[in-house]
Amino acid sequence: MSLRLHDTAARAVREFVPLEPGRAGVYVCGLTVQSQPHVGHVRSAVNFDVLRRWLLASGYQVDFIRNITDIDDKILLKSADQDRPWYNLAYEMSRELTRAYDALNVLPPTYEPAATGHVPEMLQLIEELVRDGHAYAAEDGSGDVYFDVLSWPAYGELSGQRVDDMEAAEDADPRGKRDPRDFALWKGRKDSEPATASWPSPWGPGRPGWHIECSAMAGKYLGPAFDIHGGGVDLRFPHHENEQAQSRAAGRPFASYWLHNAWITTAGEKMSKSLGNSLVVGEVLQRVRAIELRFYMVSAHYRSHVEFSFEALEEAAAGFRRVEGFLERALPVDSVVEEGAPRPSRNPGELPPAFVEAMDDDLGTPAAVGVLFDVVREGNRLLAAGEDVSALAGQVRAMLDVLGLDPADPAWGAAAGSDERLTSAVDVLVRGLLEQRAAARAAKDFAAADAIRDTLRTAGIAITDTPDGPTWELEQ
RNA sequence: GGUGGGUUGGCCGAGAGGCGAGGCAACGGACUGCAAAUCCGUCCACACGGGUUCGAAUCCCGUACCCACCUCCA
Repeated sequence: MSLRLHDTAARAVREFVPLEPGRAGVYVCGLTVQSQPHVGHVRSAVNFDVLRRWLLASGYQVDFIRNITDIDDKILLKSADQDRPWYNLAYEMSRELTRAYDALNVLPPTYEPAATGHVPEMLQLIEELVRDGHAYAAEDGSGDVYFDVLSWPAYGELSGQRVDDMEAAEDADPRGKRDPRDFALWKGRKDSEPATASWPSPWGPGRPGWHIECSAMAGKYLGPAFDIHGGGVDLRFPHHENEQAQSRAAGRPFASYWLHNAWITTAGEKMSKSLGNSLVVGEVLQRVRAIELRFYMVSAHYRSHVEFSFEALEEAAAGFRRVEGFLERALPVDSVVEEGAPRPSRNPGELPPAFVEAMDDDLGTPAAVGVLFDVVREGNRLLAAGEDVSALAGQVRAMLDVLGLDPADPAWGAAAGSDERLTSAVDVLVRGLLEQRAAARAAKDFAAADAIRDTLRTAGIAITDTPDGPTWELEQ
């Protein structure tokens, strides 16, 4: 069976049939870089990173575009509050976001276009829409340009709503809208806004509306028709509905499949700066390792709501350490690190069929993780029986690689802050102590032996006795 | 008002008519000087009330509660 994905537009799981065999074009809505990324933001990135890795493992060549929204109302408001240029805030937050992605081993996209770099493409699209009667310049002289929702009968099809049932927006002042449901393609510059936040256009200086950027950038980098468009559930409406409407109204078929990830909530509420309950990635990573946070996210299905708690996170981390422990025992460190040595297999052909089936079924990572644990248990059993487990270890690594969770991936090294020289220095010291302990044990002086072990534990170093002698590792 | 999703064991979290996911925690056993790790075993849950069926966590009807979206949002 091949890959099946849940398509929001169809409200059903559909077989994935790419427009072009062997290639997959994916566009994912990134973030508005207005504040520090929280775990909910990163969940979305991790979910779509798993999609990408699975497409790659399935043999597709993947064009993966994830945008950055670096100009919008909030960025302007916040930067004004902080009394600094909007682009300074946007750029700083953009770099923080990249750090968070890197920490969680989210592969860099093929390209990460920023809205401000694509104003000409947006203007062109807007002009086409105006020309074809799907958009109009506001008659109040504001310089705004709106999409005419009523001119597009299919409006509402993505989110399954009928225009007549929609509540009209109450917040934004209607300005020059013909219908309250019309949305802005272009926002004329207001006197209160910095001159740097405006670009020339046929309707006067202004800046892009929120939705137009994705249509323009997806079109530029993936073409008028592409395979998969992803983002958080909240984007389904209005953002994605509007993207689709404005693209199709301009004659572009746009996305074939729409994927939406669910929320991570905390204390029953979605994370939001305004609620003061957002869990900033950097803070969470002071409590657990990044690989553990990623495992926690991957353990839940991307369409399931996750109620975040540190308790659940730490339980997941404990489970993940079982997997790591197996690999450490199955693959002696030397064989992994040794230069030029072939890495233990990460060949997709080695993936257990049950794992493949789980992933093909709308990225069923929970079931896939179940398979992972099955193989680990079997591997541990064989290990206890003194049998060869290299094949199982290879399977485990191949599965972890697909999930972006291979502990041996160098991507984790930098984030973990490990330092080889430091490790080797500690190793010398610990070995000295372990020799003393071995001598004490040989003399049956267990009090002395345990004292050494306790001292090491106090220093955060755990000792494990094995048939081949004791080993140590930093406690996590 | 409209649209969509949810309620599973002590906890997390899958599944979508029969073959009891999995993890964490707990308990018993093996191994160990003692631990740790690991292995073996125990722990048979699906909001509530009806119904369909030989058989329902899964389908249908109803009820309760929770959440998201309806033009700021991952």
